[in-house]
Amino acid sequence: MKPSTLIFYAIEETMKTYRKLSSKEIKKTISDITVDQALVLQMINDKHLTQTEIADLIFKDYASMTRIIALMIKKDYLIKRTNERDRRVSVFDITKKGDIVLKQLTPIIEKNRKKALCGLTTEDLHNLKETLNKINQNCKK
Amino acid sequence: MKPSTLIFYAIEETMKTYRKLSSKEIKKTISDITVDQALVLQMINDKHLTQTEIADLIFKDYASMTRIIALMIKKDYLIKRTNERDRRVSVFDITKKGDIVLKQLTPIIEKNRKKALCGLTTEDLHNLKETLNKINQNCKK
DNA sequence: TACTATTACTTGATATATCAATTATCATGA
DNA sequence: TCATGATAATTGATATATCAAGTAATAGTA
Repeated sequence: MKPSTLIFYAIEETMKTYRKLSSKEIKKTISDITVDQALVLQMINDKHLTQTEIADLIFKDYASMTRIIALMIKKDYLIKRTNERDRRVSVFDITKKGDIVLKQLTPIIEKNRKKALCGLTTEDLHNLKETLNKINQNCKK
Repeated sequence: MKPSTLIFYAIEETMKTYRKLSSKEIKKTISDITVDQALVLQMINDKHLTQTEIADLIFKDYASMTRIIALMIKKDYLIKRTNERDRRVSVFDITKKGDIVLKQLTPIIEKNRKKALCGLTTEDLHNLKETLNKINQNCKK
């Protein structure tokens, strides 16, 4: 198969393998949270972002964001409030449960990232990011 | 935000942006096929792979593969047959419609990949693949 | 041959992705 | 202030992701 083909396979495979690692490690400690929900929880942490802002930060569709948030509220990780200055906008508070989980989550995610990037130099990572960004820009044109 | 964090964001963003490009370009010519279905169609092309083999090649879960294939049969892209030497195994034939679509598809996908990788050197791509593979291996340990 | 383990796939349940259409609210200019 | 256009979020429909449990067929072994 062509090298140009294999690049996209490699990106896809790496992403999926990393997500599996994440999910597996998170589940060892926290049973009822998904990788995406964990990501959202980290994003919201103290920052009072709106749904749209969170979605943009983690590259989620707004529709997906609505549903992820809905499940997180149902599971008592978040509380939704309306921003009174602009009633279209929702902002979120993290519940006690959310706070506890967040504290457990942070070192797990840190550990996963370390494991995933083990043996790579700063230069490797820099180049990786640069190349990915170029591809990303190309695709957006 | 930490560089190690940003790496995974970059991978995720790049993958999603590329999928959007793919999907948009494919839809211009073929209205009722998804990116994943197109990928499966290309894989099956002449090779008579089993579901499990296809799934492994494109990093899909077997359950997802069952459903993707089911939709492709419903849309008349594929015909499913049982391998008579081992009746657990399914193999697939591409229909006339599938063949036509496949011929249209190939140059589109080629063009997308070229666009996405425009301006990158062979070395860039080689390094990208190497680094991704290292991450992938790390995650699997 | 009968039993057991393995393999290939399927199904159910839940989560997320994506597009299109819709609702509620806000901003702006006539 | 009213009409119009934007923005933030939601909802519906369909596709895919993931895990667990289940089915059918096969392979391997006592």
